[in-house]
Amino acid sequence: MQGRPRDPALDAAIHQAALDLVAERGYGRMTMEGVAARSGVSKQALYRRYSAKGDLLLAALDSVGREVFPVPDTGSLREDLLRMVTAAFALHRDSNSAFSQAVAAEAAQGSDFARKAVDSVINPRRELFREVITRARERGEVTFADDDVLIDLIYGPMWYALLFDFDRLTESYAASITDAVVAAGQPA
Amino acid sequence: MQGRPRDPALDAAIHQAALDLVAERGYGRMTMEGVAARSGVSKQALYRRYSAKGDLLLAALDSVGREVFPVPDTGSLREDLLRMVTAAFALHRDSNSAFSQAVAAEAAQGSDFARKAVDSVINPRRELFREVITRARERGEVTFADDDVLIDLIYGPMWYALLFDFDRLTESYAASITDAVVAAGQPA
Amino acid sequence: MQGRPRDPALDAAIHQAALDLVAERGYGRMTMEGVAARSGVSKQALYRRYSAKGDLLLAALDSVGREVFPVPDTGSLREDLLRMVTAAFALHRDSNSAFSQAVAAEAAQGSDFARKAVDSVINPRRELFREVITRARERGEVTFADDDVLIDLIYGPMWYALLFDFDRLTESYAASITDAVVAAGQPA
Amino acid sequence: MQGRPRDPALDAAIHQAALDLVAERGYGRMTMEGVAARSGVSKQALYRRYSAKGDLLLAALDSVGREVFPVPDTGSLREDLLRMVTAAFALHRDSNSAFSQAVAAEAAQGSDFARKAVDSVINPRRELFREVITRARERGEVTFADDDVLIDLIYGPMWYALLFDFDRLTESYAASITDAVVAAGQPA
DNA sequence: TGTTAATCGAGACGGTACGTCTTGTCTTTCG
DNA sequence: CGAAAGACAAGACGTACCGTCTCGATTAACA
Repeated sequence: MQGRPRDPALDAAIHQAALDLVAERGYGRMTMEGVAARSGVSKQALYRRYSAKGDLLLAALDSVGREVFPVPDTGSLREDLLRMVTAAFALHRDSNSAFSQAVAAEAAQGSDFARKAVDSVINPRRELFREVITRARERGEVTFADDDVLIDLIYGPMWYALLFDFDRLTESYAASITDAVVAAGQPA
Repeated sequence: MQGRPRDPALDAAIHQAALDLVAERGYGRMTMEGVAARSGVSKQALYRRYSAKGDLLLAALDSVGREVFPVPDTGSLREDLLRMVTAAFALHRDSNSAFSQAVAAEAAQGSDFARKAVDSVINPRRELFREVITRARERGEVTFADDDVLIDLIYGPMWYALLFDFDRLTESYAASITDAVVAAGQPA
Repeated sequence: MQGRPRDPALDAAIHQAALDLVAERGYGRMTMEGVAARSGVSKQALYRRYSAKGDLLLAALDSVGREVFPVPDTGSLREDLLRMVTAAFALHRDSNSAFSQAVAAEAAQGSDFARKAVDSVINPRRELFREVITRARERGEVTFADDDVLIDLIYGPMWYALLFDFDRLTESYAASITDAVVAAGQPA
Repeated sequence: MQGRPRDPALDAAIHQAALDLVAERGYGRMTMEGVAARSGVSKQALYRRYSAKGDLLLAALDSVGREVFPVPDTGSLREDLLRMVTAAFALHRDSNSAFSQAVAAEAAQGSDFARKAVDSVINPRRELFREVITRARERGEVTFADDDVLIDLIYGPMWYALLFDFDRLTESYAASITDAVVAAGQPA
């Protein structure tokens, strides 16, 4: 038998409260208690859904959907990458920095959050770059063996900057990284 | 100054307790209370020295000293880098992963810890790579404009992996990153 | 009345579960939640029958029936009382102490449970003593005006002991109380 | 070594809050949370002192002191008892009924509260009656063997009434009980 | 040689959040 | 409609840390 189904309106309220609190006060100050209070949901209803703060974070991030920037196809790897890297850096630097820091903070705690985050947040965005690289490889612009390493050359420095030097994610830095990746894609 | 001087033995005890707790239980479970209890030091004496958990972490890491791997000078950028990257990855993958995650966790909290960590932990290690790159540039092996970007291509992916995929830091991954950096250093 | 009739089997299951829980864990730990779980009945079905914990307790006690000890008629007040008091004390001291404490606990909460309990549990047992006293009064063994006061002299100390000193309800204590009541029945 | 001593002002605040809440809302609604909030004391400070609700109750009752009615010595057992029983019944019927019910409620829970309550609340009051009975015994007014049983004949019915029929504790009931005890004290 | 001032341990203190539990109500599906 | 299942708001439970604050007892350096 089934019982009363969970109220989907509560999910929305919970996610919104969580996102608001992260944005306003930072992930460290987003407490389960605070989310419950803000969303007007009982703690029980909250814990029934998310036993850990990280689960709530991922679900909340999922609920807003991935605002995927369109994958460009200009015929030039450098141009394609430049647009995407610039967009990615801008995205994390501006509106979503609090969320990125939240993901980093939770991932660094060492639980299995990292694995979940990879599946739902990290990897999907990597795929966009893989598309671009695959097309460039077909055009002969990329001979470097491993796509994933090239993508790491982009996202690695980005998360590194999110951890240690927030302000580094400028447009010119995006251009530098792009240049480096393009060069790395075609070893001598 | 007047009054009883601080007991230096307490510093050692505090640092040791902090490091032990991070290693055993993770940074998230290293509490000020726990450090005080473990080291047999009063909370007052602890807070007199470190007003924040992050300060304690940095001081404790400093106290063990930087076990700097020797900077190689083989005459080949690829060889020099390969050794250093492999050593760096191994270091963070093995013994010190808990400490690296601790630094990442605290840095992601968004306070000014990140700046302090950069000064005391992050930058000093970058300088080692800068030496190698500088020598390679003199030999004509590097024409890429910005040394820091090249170093970011190494440490970025490393911290990225420490956050999201711990096991990626293999020797073969070190080789791939080295290849990519060498190629990026000499754009066509 | 319309609709599906209540399943009488549920009442039995509920009562049994309630009694079991009181006996095993004490009345304070007999929760509505626990009774529902133990009896396999939904909380709704439980609350539909008993709006309060006390109602459930009384119903459960009623369901097991009153194991009324036979009222003796030996021709001697002292002998009649001695048997009844001894039996009553033994009953509450041994098997049913948990239930007596449950009744006391609920009565002390100050709701109108006390009144209900008097009707269904307390007074019926008093009537047995009234019979004996009435017969003794006809024989001239009792001249004290108020039967109820004499009965209070028996049940008062018994409940007093159930509250504060459980072990006092021995056979010799029953004899002492009996002596006192007999004496009180015939003021000089 | 000793550490910071407990603040005695907090004890007073806690006791007062506890007594207020019992009087206002009943013992069942006197929660540890409520006492902490009302007294402005942290839950920690509260639990440091009293691990159980019953301990708090006894301490609070102790703190107000035993408002001992003066033990009369009129030369007549009946007169002495009448005054004391009347006073005792009035006391529990009027101002302190909520506290008496609280003691009964906790005692009925079956923990070792009962034993503690006997020591601090129940027995001290019995001693007053023992004095009177002892003097009467010296005057030859009491020949019944056991003082404690006579005292049970008073306090038993009183607590019995507090549990089940609050309004019974009238002056005329006090007189009836007194008569019965006097008679029981001098068996034919 | 005291005095003075900062240290030390121990631990109390007001807060805040934790995660669990129970209460009594309500919604769903099934029979 | 009754019943099982279980979601729900409310709110108390007892615990854990936070960072601050007394205590009384040690130390030095200064007077």
